[in-house]
Amino acid sequence: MGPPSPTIRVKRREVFPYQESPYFYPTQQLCNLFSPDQSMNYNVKIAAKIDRGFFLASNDWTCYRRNYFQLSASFGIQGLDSSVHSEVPCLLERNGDLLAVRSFLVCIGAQIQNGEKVIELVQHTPKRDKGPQITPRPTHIRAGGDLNANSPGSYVITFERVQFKTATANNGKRRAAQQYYQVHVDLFAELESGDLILVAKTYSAPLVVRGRSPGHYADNDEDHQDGIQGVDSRHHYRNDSVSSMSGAPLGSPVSPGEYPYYSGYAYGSSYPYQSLTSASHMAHSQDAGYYNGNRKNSESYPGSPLSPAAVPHATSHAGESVSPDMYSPAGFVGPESPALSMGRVSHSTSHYGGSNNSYNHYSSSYNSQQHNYDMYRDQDHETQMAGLRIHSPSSPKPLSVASSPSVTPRRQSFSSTLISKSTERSVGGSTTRKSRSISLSGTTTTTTVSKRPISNSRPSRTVPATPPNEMHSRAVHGVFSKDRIPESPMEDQHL
DNA sequence: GACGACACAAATCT
DNA sequence: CAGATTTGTGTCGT
Repeated sequence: MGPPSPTIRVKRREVFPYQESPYFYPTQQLCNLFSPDQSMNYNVKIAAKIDRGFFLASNDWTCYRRNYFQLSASFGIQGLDSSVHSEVPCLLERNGDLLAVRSFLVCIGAQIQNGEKVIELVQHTPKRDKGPQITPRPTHIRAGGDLNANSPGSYVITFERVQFKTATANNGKRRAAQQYYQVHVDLFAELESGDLILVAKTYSAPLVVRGRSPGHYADNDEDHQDGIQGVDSRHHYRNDSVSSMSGAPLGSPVSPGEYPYYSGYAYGSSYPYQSLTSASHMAHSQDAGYYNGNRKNSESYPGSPLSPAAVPHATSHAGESVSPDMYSPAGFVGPESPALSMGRVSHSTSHYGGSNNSYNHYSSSYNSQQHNYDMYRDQDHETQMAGLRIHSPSSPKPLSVASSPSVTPRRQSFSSTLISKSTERSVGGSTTRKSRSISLSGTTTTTTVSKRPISNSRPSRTVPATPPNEMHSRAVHGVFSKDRIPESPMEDQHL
C-alpha cells in the first residue's frame, strides 16, 4: 500500500501493435443490388474493425464489459470506383422488384453466438455515467470507405465508446461452457420509401465479455494460457497477439472459404487509420484496388505496406507476417441470417447529405428482434451523435499527424489489483493513494484514437505505430514483459 | 457472480 | 510542461 515507489512505474513501453483485433467474417450479402441500368449485379463488402478494448485471452477475443471499444466500418461495392461513385446509384431487388436505393446506412449490434438473442450495445459520451447512454443506430454512409487507408476519400463510420450491456456467461470458468457474443455490422439500403433493407452484414469473431474487474480474472488468465505457440497470456493481455502464429490455432479449423475477414492487419497499421482517414491533406490514395484487386479469396483486405501479407488466409505461414487468428469458432453465426428487410421505416424526413445525419425513427427488427429502433426517435440529435464519428471528405478534419512514434499503451492495469488490493478507499480525500503502482508497460494496445467529445469530425491524434521491425524483433525474441505483475518488477523495467 | 454507481488515479490530450 | 479530459477499474451495495 505504500506509495508506489517512484521507480516502480516502469516507463511505458510501447505497445506492440502487431496485434489485431477481433476479426470479422466475410460479408454476407443478403439481397441483390444492381446498377441503374441493371447491367451489373453489385457485390457489397463491409469492412469492419474493432479498435481498442479487446485482447486475446485463452484464444478468445475478450474485453471487459465496462471498458470501451470502438468499431469502425465502411463498405464498398465491387467493381465500382467509389472514389468516383461514392454515392452509388443502384437498385435493390426486393421481392422481385427493383427499387431505387436512396442511401446506405450501417449499424452495429451484437448477439449471442449461437442464437438470436440480441445483446444490447450501449454508447456513452465522455461523461460516462453522467452523460446519456445511447444505442448504436443506423448511420448514413457512402461507399468507398477504406478502414486502412488514410485517404480523404474514405467514408468510414466509427462507433465510439461502445460497451456490451451484459457480460457473456461463464466467463473463464470451467464449469460451464463459455458463452460468446458476436458483434455484427449491418449495411442497410434506404429506399425512397424510407424503408431500410438489410443488404449485407458481417459478424465478428466470437467474443467473451467479462463482467467483473480484471482482478477477478487474474488467476484464470494466468493459467488458462493456451498454448498457442509463441503466444502466452501476457501477450494476450496486452492485446497484441502475435498473430504470427501461423496456421490455425488450436483445433479450430477454418472452414474452407470461411476465412475470417479481419480488418486490422499487421503491425501498426491498425493505428491511425481513423484519424487519418479524414486527413484532408493526405494524398489521395484511392482504394481502388481494394475491392477490385487482390481479393481472390473474396475477402482479403488490402495489403499493407507493412504487412506482407495480405495473406490473410489460411495458409498464411508467412513466418514473419502477421496472420490473423483465424480459428473459426465452432458454430459461429453463419451466413444464413434471415435476409430480410428490416422492416419499414416510417418517414423519410431524415436529411442525409451531410456527414451528419439525423435519423429519425424506424422500428423493426431485422434479426429476430433487433433493437427497437424506435428508441432513437426520442433521442436528440446530439445525443445520438455522441459516440459516433463519421469520417468523410465532407467533413475533413485537421489532422495532427503523428508526432512521436511511440505508441504507448494506456495504463496497464490488469494486474494492479494484485498488489494494490490493500487500498482503502480514501475516505476523506485522497489520502490513501491506491498503490496502483506497478503499472507495467503495455497492455491493451489501445488504439489511441481521439478521445474528446465526439463530434462528427473531430481531429484525432494520430498515433504512429511502433516500427514494425522493432516490434517484430521483440516478438521474436520473446522479450515481452509480462503484463501481469512480474515477479520482479525489474524484469520489466529494464528494457 | 453480474451490475450499476461512485470514486480515484493513470494515461492522454490541449 | 501543466491543467483538463478520458477512461480503466477497484469497491460497494444490490
